[in-house]
Amino acid sequence: MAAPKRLTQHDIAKLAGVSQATVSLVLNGAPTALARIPQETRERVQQVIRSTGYVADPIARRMAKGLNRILGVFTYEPAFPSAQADFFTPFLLGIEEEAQIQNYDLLLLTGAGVGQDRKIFADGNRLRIADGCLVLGREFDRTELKRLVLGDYPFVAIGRREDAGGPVPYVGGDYANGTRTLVEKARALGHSKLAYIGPSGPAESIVDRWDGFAAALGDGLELVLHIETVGSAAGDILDALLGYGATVAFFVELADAVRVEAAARERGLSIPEDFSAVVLGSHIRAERSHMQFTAFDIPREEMGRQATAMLVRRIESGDAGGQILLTCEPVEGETLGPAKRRT
Amino acid sequence: MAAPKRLTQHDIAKLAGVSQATVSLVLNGAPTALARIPQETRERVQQVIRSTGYVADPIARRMAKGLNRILGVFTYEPAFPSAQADFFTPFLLGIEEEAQIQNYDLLLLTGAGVGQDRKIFADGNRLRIADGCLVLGREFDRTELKRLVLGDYPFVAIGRREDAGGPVPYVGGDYANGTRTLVEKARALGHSKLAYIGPSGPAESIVDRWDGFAAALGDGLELVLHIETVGSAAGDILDALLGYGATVAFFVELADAVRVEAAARERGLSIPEDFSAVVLGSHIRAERSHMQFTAFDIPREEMGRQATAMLVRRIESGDAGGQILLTCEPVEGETLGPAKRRT
DNA sequence: ATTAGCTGCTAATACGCATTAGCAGTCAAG
DNA sequence: CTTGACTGCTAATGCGTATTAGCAGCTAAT
Repeated sequence: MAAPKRLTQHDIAKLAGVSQATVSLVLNGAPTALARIPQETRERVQQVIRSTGYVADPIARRMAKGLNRILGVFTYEPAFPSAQADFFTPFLLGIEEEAQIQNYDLLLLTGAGVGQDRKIFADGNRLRIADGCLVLGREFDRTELKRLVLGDYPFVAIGRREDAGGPVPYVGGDYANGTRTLVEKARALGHSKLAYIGPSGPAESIVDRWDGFAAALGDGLELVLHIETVGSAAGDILDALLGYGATVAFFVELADAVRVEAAARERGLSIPEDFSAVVLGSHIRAERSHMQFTAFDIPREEMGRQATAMLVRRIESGDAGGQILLTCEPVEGETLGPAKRRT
Repeated sequence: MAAPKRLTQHDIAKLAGVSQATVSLVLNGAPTALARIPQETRERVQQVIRSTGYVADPIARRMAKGLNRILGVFTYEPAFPSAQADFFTPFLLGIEEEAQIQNYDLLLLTGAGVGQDRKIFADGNRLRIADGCLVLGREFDRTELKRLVLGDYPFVAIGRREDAGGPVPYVGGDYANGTRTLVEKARALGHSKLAYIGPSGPAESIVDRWDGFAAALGDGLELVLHIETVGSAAGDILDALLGYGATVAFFVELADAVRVEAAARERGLSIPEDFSAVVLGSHIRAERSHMQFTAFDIPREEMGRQATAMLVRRIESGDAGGQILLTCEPVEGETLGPAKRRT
């Protein structure tokens, strides 16, 4: 059995004894054009439409209007494996929300390459299927970014990005100031010997944290320990912290903080009584860990929303796109206390 | 300045010094037609395409041919809000995987209706942008499902669905047998007084659990308590459990189980020594809760994969689509033990 | 009596692609 | 030297809608 052919405006027109153009005008003509179609004709057409249940084909509509209303979402790491899901989900929430408001659909370019080595320009360049695209990931390929910037395909990055052959349109979190604020808090609580546990590059997000941290040093604040390597044994970190007399430790990675806290507790030390701990960023599902670390909030959903809005502006108005850093508010937590007076 | 115009086959044709038709043929002409375009010309066109990053407009493609290798994913609840994310993410992972294998892109249908009231047919069914679509959500709108079934648009539901004007093509989990198996396990461990904490409808997934449970009753097994309301106070549930002498409680919701377990511990009771607990379904991130509940596994990724494969068959071969229930294997866990001998 | 302006439409075209019919040229067989 | 087959393309058309230009018929003003 062949599918019953879809009704077209042509069919409606014939039934109503008018032309296809008239049907289209009745459906969605400008007021000025509508004024020239008498009530009687309009009703006749409407009647036919109602009785046949005709609905305009959205594809043809978009075709005629020249709009696809599709936004691409490209992620450098694969988006859905559960480990990554935690990272991408909040962004996607914001993106989805705003896309819905703006009446766009989302094309997930999650499968563009297999495994780790995802390239925007790799395969048949699927992303141009969409009107524009959002790019997210912890680390970007600089060469690709440059091509994007120099090209005329509208895109917006989520997370701050260094210039790459020109300014990169992005919406990011202001990690530098978020970090600085936390350092100031520590200062106000009497801390003077700080430790920094985590790398200082090369990703922008990491650089910003370090920059904010370094900028707040001096004036009574001293960095007594900096462990750049990731995944050091918790015991070693703890030994170093105590050895160098740090009263507060700033962690780039929540996981490190969690492990160090556990190690400390095992040795009968407690946070923040014996030393304070601060995490530079908010972790998803904070509620699940049994200790609420002092940190700063990363407004991921808002980043997604604003990036989407910016992209739509670029697509619809040819806007150049800007660079937005959203404030990362401090999260009180329970791991930053007054500096312990050391003997 | 207006948005940068999209490249068209016409542009490519001019650059390569051929006609638009030739470009189209090079891209996806039938072998017989391709045979008549010499290697040299083909390569010249391909080169231009590669250097410009041209990709066919999916809308125009669908307009001309009726297919564009895009699968729509329609979710009743928004897909990414964190509460839902846990629910949808594993399905999406499977869908993504299979879509990639089959060389389809995924279009997330968002803008269809605002807020809770998501309707597939809301705005002149934009879902026709894709060649077919997967429908997921805890509860479906029956009227819409009927329209889908009666219509000629290919779709597949994830999760079992009752007939709606005809059989609904779906890939679901066999919750009934998953539940029954767990009840049998309890029986084997000497339990005879069971409690069921959770509703028995109206969603199919809920009905199936209850049906599987009810079917296993009798023959020495007695339902001594059934709490249908959701979100009761943990203390109340616990009181009821003990009051009615239940030795094992079957929970539809993991959250209830977690809360009851906590309440029990507070009163000095422990699971499974004092009573057993079984959760009817697998929770994502089981590793994060400090207790591993006995439950059955829901093969979400596999459901996503198979539903996608079925959808592609429907699209490409006009297949009617079937009804598949995947086995839900029991998860051992540590909360189901021998029945306590009661005084 | 010409013009201007209005009314009630319709014809024509564009949107970007896929696809079919067929044209102009070459080459070989008859 | 004609016919036929084959090669390497292109022109033309259709998909269903939105939109613009404009036609025919009428009225009213000059």
